[in-house]
Amino acid sequence: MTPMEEIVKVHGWVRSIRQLGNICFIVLWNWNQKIQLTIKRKEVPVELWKLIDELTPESVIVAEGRKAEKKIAKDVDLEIFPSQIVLLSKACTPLPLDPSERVPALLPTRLDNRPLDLRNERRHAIFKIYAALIYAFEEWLRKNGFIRVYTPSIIGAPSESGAAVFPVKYFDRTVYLRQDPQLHRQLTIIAGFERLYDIGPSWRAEKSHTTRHLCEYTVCAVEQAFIEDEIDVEKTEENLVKYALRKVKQKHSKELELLGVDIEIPRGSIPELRFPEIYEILKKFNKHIPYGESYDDESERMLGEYVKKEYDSDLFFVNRFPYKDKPFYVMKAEPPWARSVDLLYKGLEISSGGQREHRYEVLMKQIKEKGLDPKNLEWYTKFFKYGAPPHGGFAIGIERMLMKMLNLKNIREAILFPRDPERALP
RNA sequence: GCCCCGGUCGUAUAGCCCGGUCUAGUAUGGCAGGCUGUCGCCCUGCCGACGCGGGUUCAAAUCCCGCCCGGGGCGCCA
Repeated sequence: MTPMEEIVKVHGWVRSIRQLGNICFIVLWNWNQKIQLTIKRKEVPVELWKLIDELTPESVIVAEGRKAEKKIAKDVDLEIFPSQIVLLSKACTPLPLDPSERVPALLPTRLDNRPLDLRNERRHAIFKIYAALIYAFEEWLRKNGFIRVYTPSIIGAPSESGAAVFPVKYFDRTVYLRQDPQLHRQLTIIAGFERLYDIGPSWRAEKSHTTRHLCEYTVCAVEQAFIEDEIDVEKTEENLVKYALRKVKQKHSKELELLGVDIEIPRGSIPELRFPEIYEILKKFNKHIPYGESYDDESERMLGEYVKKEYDSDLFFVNRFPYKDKPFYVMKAEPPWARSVDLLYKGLEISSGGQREHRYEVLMKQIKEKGLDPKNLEWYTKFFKYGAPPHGGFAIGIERMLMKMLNLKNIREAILFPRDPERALP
């Protein structure tokens, strides 16, 4: 061994074994490297050569050896001539799917075998970006004076908009998984925390069979006090989202390239569309929505197209939804509209929010209007009697945002272990 | 909740409409062997599948019914 030679120790999963008589090439994969082990029969101990027969694809090994000064292997980060290989975990054959995607598996098969499916640099890229997105959200929020809080997932009463909730056994009674951290965020505002965010799970018990719904997903929920109106909330969201997109683009160019994605960040401010002007825009697409009604899914896509063309933006806000379709806690604007704001990304809703009603009497009136029983909401409403500042916020669906950002065809790609009406395992 | 579609080797598919020549084809894979610079290595041989139940028929992967399991669309929403 010359002083130039470097001994390295590597580990990973066996991606391929190519044995050509008396020379063998093993490609090893781990989450930041691809390594080729080059083994020449005459240059290694007999035991090492014999071990090759034991190896199967996706087995876990560690290897130690001399680093090739000039690697011949293509598409790997490192080539070494191992003097020792230890088989840590032998993978059974055949594999339920091929992680290298040479023979691509269908999504259900992939999800049934998700840990193997994920063992691949393109899948890892998605979740590295997922982590970076949340990191960037937190970074911006902290810099701007927001405090992270943790609100309960278990709620004693099914409230809110009446969206389907999952009942849970709680000792001798039934409680529910939250469908949004909304109400407790508001109570925390009333507790005097003026700027806060809560990143955590939400659940919806809807039997939605689509490529954009999950029964369990994560939101970045932000709430702030002492706002003038919902425009302050839009400003916060705009700055937050643009910052996050910029950061992801900066820090993960390699992953984005791997996924073939170019993130476009709006240069100016994010455009805002409003009801009732929205009806006029949709008419241009030959879509006729009755005045005072909300739009549907198809409309969202049309508006996305419109904004892309008119403002060259993938993102846009929609403000002034019809109040009748919104929950009791939103603040009304001029009738029949609400100070209710959605953010859409490439034609899909990724967040909703707006200004909340903080005036106790108005809140109680709205509860009655919605035909809800005030008694069931008293645990929440009574605190509005003791000093509630004007406030508002929004909740961004992380998986939805990621799906649109990375042009994923199915939201299940944007979550490690998706939960949908059919799937609760693995 | 409503509507539509699908289920064939480990994986991905052909065959189904128009029943027989399907002893079910192909690719990848697995197993065994050969090959000293491969890199989606190559070459030879072998292995491996019609979701379940019933019906029609001389004959069913193929047609019909039921069930099970998936996927997608709508609605609702993040």
